[in-house]
Amino acid sequence: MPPSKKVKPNQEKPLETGNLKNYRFFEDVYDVVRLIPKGRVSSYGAIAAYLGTKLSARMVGWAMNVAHHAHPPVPAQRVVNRNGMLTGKHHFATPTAMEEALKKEGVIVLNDLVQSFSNVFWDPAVELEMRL
DNA sequence: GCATTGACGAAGG
DNA sequence: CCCTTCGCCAATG
Repeated sequence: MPPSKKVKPNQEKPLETGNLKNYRFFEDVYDVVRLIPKGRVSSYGAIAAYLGTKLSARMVGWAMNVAHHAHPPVPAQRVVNRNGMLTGKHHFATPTAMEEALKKEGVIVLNDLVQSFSNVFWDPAVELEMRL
């Protein structure tokens, strides 16, 4: 995507529950991601499920892709796929930026894989106890 | 407006 | 187990 192209989340759009034509979806994703504590990670699918669109994990990935210009900042490095793999690392400034950021937060990454994934995994549906 | 493309994930072979 | 297919849906050409 061109750097100048700017996505505008939360435009005045009709809210339709059940699909993602709801532009607020991006904001919701960002809000959840911002709640992920340092040293923990979550997954695209878990976040999608928490927001009620569990079949649309790919949209969470897309939200991360355009999260760069979001304010306040979104710790996108804390979102990995369901196996704990850093599948989004290529979308960061440098190939190692994501891994470095995670390591700085205390998450151990080896070969693009989060170690002790089940221990550091942060499931919004559990941690937030569904208080949407 | 149709076709393709994904930072995904589940299911089927 | 590994590989492919499919559903999902916004963005892009």
